[in-house]
Formats: sequence, structure tokens, C-alpha cells
Amino acid sequence: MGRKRTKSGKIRLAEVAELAGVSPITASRFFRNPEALSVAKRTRVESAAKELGYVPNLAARALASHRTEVIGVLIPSLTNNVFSDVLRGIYDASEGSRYSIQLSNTRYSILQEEKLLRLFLAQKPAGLIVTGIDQTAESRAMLQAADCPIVQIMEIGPDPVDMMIGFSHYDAARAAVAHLFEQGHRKVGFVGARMDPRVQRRLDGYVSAMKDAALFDQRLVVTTATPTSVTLGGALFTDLLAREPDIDAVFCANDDLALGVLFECRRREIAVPGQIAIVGFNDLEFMASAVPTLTSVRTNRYEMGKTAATMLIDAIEGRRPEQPVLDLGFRVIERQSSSARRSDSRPAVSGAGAANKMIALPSGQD
Amino acid sequence: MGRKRTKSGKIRLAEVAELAGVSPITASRFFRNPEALSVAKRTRVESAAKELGYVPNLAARALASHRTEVIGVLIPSLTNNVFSDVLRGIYDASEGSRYSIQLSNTRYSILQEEKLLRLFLAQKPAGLIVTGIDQTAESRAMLQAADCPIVQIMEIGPDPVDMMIGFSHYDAARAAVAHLFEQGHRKVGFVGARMDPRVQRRLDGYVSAMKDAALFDQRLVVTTATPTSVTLGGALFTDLLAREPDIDAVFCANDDLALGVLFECRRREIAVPGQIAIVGFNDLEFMASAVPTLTSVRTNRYEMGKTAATMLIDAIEGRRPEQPVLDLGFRVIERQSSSARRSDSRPAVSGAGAANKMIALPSGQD
DNA sequence: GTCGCTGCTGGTAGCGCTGTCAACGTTCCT
DNA sequence: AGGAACGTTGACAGCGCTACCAGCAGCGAC
Repeated sequence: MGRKRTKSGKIRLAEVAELAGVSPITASRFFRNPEALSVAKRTRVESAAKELGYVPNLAARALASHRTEVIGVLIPSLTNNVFSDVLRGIYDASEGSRYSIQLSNTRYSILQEEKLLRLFLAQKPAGLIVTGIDQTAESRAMLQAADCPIVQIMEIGPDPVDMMIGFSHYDAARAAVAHLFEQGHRKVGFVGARMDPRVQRRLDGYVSAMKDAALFDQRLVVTTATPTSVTLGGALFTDLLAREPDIDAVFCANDDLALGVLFECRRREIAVPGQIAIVGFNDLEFMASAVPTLTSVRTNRYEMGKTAATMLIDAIEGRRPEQPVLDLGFRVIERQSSSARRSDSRPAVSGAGAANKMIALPSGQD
Repeated sequence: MGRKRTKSGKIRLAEVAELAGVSPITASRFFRNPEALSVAKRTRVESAAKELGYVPNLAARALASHRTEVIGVLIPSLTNNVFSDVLRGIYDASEGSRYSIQLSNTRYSILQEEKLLRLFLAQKPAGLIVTGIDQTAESRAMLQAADCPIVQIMEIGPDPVDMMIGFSHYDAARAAVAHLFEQGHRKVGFVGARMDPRVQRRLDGYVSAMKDAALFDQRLVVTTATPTSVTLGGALFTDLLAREPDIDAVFCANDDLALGVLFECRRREIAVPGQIAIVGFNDLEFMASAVPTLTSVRTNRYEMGKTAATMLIDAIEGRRPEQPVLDLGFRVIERQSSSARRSDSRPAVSGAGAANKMIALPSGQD
């Protein structure tokens, strides 16, 4: 059980080539572009490599080829379950490919993001996945100049650096509020935490929907920069209630807050949805099993990650997508927590996504 | 916005050396072991590097030194919040160091783990973090033979491959059941999902505690190999209730299941803790804000990840820890869901951990 | 039969850095 | 004063792989 570091491993490409009776360069080609070899040599190299248990030295490959097989991923948080779903999709898509994932956490700071970006770019990644569309000018310039494909995820916006996959948080929030209106609710509060750009856009969507209905009032909005949590949901709701005791619904910027609001209602013996309706955002797994079950806006997080990585790998390998911007849409999942005040229920509100496939989320799948 | 890949970047170590008026090798030393240089040259190289904006080529470094600066991390799941806390600790500890984290997901398969291990080891990582103590014989042999420090995390067991940090799931489960006994509960059910080795050991702890009290009955145990979820908690509890309607407590192998049980109780109008007490495991953030608040066994996940990575980096750099096996302990956090039947409450049950520091978990911190 | 094309293969020459070891100047000891 | 010991520096020789380009065979067209 030697703990120290020593010399290099063993079998090199040259050994494989020798056993196969070809030149090293031919063996090299086998791993990069097998089609270029004659069938005879191809099988010879293949079996030689297998026999010797050859494993390529990635450092040597990177040095010689001026290129790494690393996909850099910049996400704002490792805790937020939203990102763990996305990540799972990314990892799943990268599995089996030659690319490895290099993850970095920006902690919701675009300055930190800029720093990490510089770090990544210096290593010449094969591709990059970045979160959102709100980079610093400097970051954006670096991305524009970058020598690799890039996918922006989580939302869609006007001018993609390269590729983009996500959905409109603004529209999703509007749809959620519209759903509450349909159910007969009027005095709809907003509860939000962290207030990162995407939450901010959900707030914007809420505000616009409320204004359209001439129902907007700044006092209905409670937000904080504090990171989100279930407990915080209860606290923010308490603030909201203190300010506006007669609200009849709450739109929560995420599901944790919604759960906190639900618990707080229970604590205060406020009937849900009788007195107050609750709508969350993301449709985490627990929303469907709460009592009452909680309405939420379903987003395709796993699919987003998986598609992003797949698009990126395709682009790296020269197969640029027909459609560089992909709107994955969202869907309001109506449940008990927002059921009708008056009886005139409608079908679920579905949003965006040209090809809004609405693949079932494998939440809690692994 | 060139998307393609091209030639290499620019300034090399040689350029820096030239500007600084030293040999390349001296410049190289500056980055690896500054103390070995005279102060004069050190500052010359430093300012030259800064002036040119030199960024070392890691591939060349790895090739020449037969060593990478990559820490491999093998975890069973990217979804489970338990691991996202650990991961956050690992990433936090690695930040600022020269090491980068390479993450892989074993999906709770030790065969997959073996495969990934082989892959990792082939790249000569600087260090390795692996989950648990249940590797295949082959994996274990590879780890023993590995040429780098290794930390096993999540639990502690008899013979560490190298270093180890975690706690006893067995003892933690026993403590949870003991707490229920203290509160006057007798007919305690067990609900578990996934049944990975750690959940299995929690079950073992539960069984032993029940047997010690002559209360064990196989019919009180409901488990499934299905991945855990809140919904599943409700379903398993339903099974348990159908089988043994007169249980007075449920020990859940994790908090998601506990939340599911709580919701199911609410659905069935079973009073908690009046009719049935609930205890979870991990003490996720929401446990403290549920209604009633839910008792759980707190585990130091963030600290575990952070300490593991810190120990590993220290070991890589030659500073082996005095104590290669670290028991981080656990703590039963008593809340309403398990409060006393008869009145004889006691202080919280604390477990293990020579230096059981009980650092507050920064859950939902970022 | 020669030319030119295509398809496959191999030789040469590094990629940018560090391990090893020798060489140098200085200090300190006897 | 001579030499050992130390601290600092540099020369050399690759690490294992691939870019580039040359070479060769096989084939069809003129």
C-alpha cells in the first residue's frame, strides 16, 4: 500500500503499436479516427491494446494536441437541488463519451464566475457550460473569444454567446399567476429568496401579470437576498401576512419556500387552499406528496443538463446543432394547494418550447 | 467568436525565465518550491510571470512530472442531498489549493465503482476520495496498490485502506431507537429505501436495539430497493400500517422518508406524536420547520467533505494526519415528532466522535 | 504505359515542462 | 589555508503522444 508517488505506469502507445506490428502513429490514429485505418490494422491494434490493457496518457495527448478533453461547467450552487438535477443530466450525457466534466461553483457571484472562467479558459477546455445569461462584460468578452463551443443553460435570452438551452422564467411566473387568477384568486403575494437573476425574472413575470390585471401592489412582494430554505419560506410568509393579512394566494419563487409557507399555514391553522392558495416553482418531488399536494411549475432540469451536454459534445465534434437556442418550456402542475375558489377549472397551462416535449422528470431517480 | 480549436496559447515558462533573466528550470522551481530560490530571483520570476500573465500548462506539467493535480471523488449519487452537502465541503476545501476535483457517480453500484476506479487510477490522481467501506475485492486491491493518498468517507469501519472519516450508522440508529424508547415508545417500526450499505447498517442498528429490548419483530421492518423519495415514505408507511396497525413510532432511514410518513399521517389523520412518533435521519434543513417539527439524527456532512479533502491534500503534500481515522459522530436532535409519551425527558443523545465537535451544519447556506 | 488521384501508412519533430545530477559560489570548520 | 558542506543554479534529456508531411501502393483515365 505505497502511498507515495513514483514513476509512470507502464504500457505506452508504442508498445501497443509494436505488438500490433504497426507504427505508433497508426496506433494513435486507431484511437482518434478508427475509420482511417484498414480493417486489418484496425483489428490488430484493437486486440493489441486490449491484450496489454493499454490506457492512453491524457496529459501527453493534451500536450501534443493542444487540446483537452475537459468540459468545464460553471454553476452557482452545489446545494440547490435544482442544480443537482441539471448536473446529473450533464454527467449522464458525458458518460461513455471521451470527455470529462470539470465542475466549479460560482456561489452566485458573477465576479467569482469571471475568475473561474479565466481559469478554465487557460486550460483550453473542449467545451463550456455556463449558467444563465448575466455574465460580466469581461466574462462575456472571454466567452466570445473562446476557442470552444459554449452552452448557456437555465434560461433563454436575446443574444446567445453560442448555444443556449433553458426556458423563460418570466413567462413561467406569468403562467403561474395566470393559473391563480383562473382559480379565482386575486390578492396574490410573492415570496422570493436569494434573488439571483432567474428569481428576479420570476418576480418580473409576477409583477407584469399582476399589473396586467391591475392587481399589483408593492406590499404584496416579500424578498430577501438570504439563501433559500424551508424555514425561510415560513418567515417570509409571516412577514407578508403581517403586512397584508387578507391575501388569498402566494406564489413562491421555489418549492422550498412553498413548503415553508405550507407549514406556516398549518402552524397558524390557515386552510390551504381554502383561505390561501400556494404555488411553488420547479416541481420538486415532494410537492406531489405534501398535504395538501402543492401546485408548482415543472421545469425540465434533468433534460436541460443532458441536452446541454449532448449539444456541446456534438458541437465539439463538429456536429453543430441545427437550432442553437432551445426552449425547453415549463408546465404548471395544478394540485390541491391552488384548486378553484369558484368552480371553473381549466387544463394545465403549458409554456413555450417549440418542441415542448415535457419529458417526465426522473426526480429522485437516483 | 471563433468556435473552432486552434494552436496553443502563448507565453511559456521559457519566456518568463528569459524576461526574469534566469534559466527555465529556475523559473519552474519558482512555481513548485519558491523557498528554494534566492529572494532576488524569486521576486524577478514572480514579477516576470505577472507581467506576461503566465499560466502554467498543466498537461505539460503532468507529462513531465508523472503526476496530476487531480483529486478523484467517487460518490454513489448526485441527487441525494446528503452527498451534495459532502460535495460542497470537498469543493470548498479544494478551492484555493492547486488541486482540482474530478467527480464520478457510481450510482450505488460497486461494479461501476470498480470500473471508475480503474479509470481514475490510470490517470495517476494526486489523491482519491471514495464513499464507504464496501468495495469489491478487486477495487480494494487497486486502492491498496494505489500510488496516492486515499480517504474513505461517510462511515468508519475496521480496516481503512488509508484514511477514513465518517461515523457509525449502526450506533446512530441505535441512538435513535434508544431515544424513542426513552420517550416511552415500544412498538417501533423501521422504514428504509435504497438499502445501500449505510442504510443497511442503520437497519442493523435498529434491529440490535430492538432485540436488546426484546421488542424486535420482523413484521415491523419495511424496506425496498427503490430509490428514496418523500412519496415512497408515505407508501412504505402505508404498508407498515397495514401490517401492524398498532405501532407507536417509526424510525425512518432518512429524512425524505420521514417527511413522507408525516404527510401520510396527516392524510390519515393520525396524530404525531400523539399516536405515532417519527424520527428521521440526517437532519436536513426542513426537519426543523415541519409541523410538527421532526426529530432526526444530525450528521456532519459538510464538515465530513471539507475535512476529508483537507486531510487528503495535507497527505498529498506530505503532511500525514496524526490520526488517520476520524469519527465525526452524530447527534439525535429531539423535536416535537417524538416528544415524550410519559414525562421523563432527557438530554439529547450524542454519539461517538472522540472530538465530537458538533459544528453547526451550514445547510442551505449556498 | 504513364500520369494523377485516392487511401493508407510511417518518419520526423516537437508540445511545455520537470527529474536528475553536475557545477558553481559561499561559508564554516579544522 | 585547505577542504567539506551547504545553498543555489543550470544543462540535458526526455515524459507519451500527435501534427505535419512524405511516401507508397492500387486504381482508372488518357
